[in-house]
Amino acid sequence: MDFKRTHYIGQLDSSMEGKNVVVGGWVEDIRELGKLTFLTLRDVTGVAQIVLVGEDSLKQTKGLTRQSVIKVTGTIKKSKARDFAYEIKSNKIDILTIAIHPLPIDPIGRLESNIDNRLNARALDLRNQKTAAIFKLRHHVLASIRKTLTEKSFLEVNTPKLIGSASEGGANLFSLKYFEKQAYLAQSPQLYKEQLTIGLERVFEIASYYRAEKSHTVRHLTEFTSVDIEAAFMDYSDVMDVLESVVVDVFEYTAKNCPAEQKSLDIEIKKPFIPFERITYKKATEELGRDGIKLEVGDDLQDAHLRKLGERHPGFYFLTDWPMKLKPFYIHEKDDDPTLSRSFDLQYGYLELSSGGMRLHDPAKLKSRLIEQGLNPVQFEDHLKAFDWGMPPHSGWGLGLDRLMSVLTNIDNVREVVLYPRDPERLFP
RNA sequence: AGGGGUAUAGCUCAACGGUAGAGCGCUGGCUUGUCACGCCAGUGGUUGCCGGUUCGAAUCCGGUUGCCCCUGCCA
Repeated sequence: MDFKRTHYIGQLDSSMEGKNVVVGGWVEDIRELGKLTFLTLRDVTGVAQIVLVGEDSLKQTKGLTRQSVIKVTGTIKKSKARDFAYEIKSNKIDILTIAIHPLPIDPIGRLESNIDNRLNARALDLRNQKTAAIFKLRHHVLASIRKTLTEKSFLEVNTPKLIGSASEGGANLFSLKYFEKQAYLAQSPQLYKEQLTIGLERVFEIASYYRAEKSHTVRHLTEFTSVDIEAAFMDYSDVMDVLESVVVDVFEYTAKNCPAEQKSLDIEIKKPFIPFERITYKKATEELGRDGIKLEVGDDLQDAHLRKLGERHPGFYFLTDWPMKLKPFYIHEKDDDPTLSRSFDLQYGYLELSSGGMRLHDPAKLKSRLIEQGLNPVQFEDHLKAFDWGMPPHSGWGLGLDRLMSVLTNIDNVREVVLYPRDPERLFP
């Protein structure tokens, strides 16, 4: 079976009139006009019109269904079509695979199926150009992040997702059988990336993490992708600068490199205004106080509070200097007020995109913080060991990639920007 | 875990107590410039499931399941 193509559709244009080509892809539409048939054929690069004239040619589309895979051999011609500058006149159509009818969703997107039906047929959903655009954009976002961090001397690393101890903190981990032992799925690379600053100074990792929380919201998944960095000799304000660069670069890079995707999604990506506003937790609670929301120092900001803040600060902004009691054991306190921490969240309106800060590097302090938070230092022995081997002062953050995608594409539900999302109900496909 | 909404043809939806419909798709016919082709004819249903009220239930009520949204949970 020969299925070699000479060209991607995107490589063809009207200046190639008279050229013989072989293209292949998926039948998007079939329009039969008696002795003339038009097909629209799509591959990953674009869509072309195929014209069949004459009885021998027309016979070849007998039984052909939409979304079937075909190989087309033909000649480039100028086209009278409104939507195509050229067309491929063919008398040889090879049907490589017939698609069933009916399909579970309309793959062209003329009728938008609900998210559940689309996720059940996700691979087919990618034939919808709007959906495809999201994941093409996602590729470019990842490329941009890697470029920015690499330029800033961060090394990409891979840490284990299968871990032996659930001792990282209080959140719910998925547990699984690991031969005769108990294992867990990592919910963050936090401890590993801190340890790596000893040898590599600046590291980043882009990976999936797992949280066993039965959250039913448009911004939570049980499996999500996080971009994490950790850097020796950086303070929390330094890594905020890094985060700001990463985010701004993503917007600039995709604004420039993804015009077609923006058109498909009907969005215009614009570089956000910099620098991002940095608002302290204290100032945020005062602002909320003026809106009639009374908060004690140490109260966490609930969704309703963040929504209120988001109204006042609709774009990107940092919330900094959180009370120590709201932060995990490894967060470093402030010099001038040990009840506050060198920490921050990156917000987009009400939505938390990232959380980070300076970490403790003094083993004695770290140990006492563990105890303070009711954790058992014995369970952190492997981690604590590294702090005796010359732990540099260091800071870092974790950025929710799926949430960033949701902001970039202006799509509320993270399920839309994740290929095969996992939530408490959905484990398939 | 709590609250709100929703479930009707393959898909998207209407009908809201009185014979279950439309558009798209699909099948057949006609059609040489379509591009959401057009015209004619056809195809398509246990109205999610179980029970109740009623002369009569897609419609009202109770339960159940799936889904959507909000809250909670969420170093």
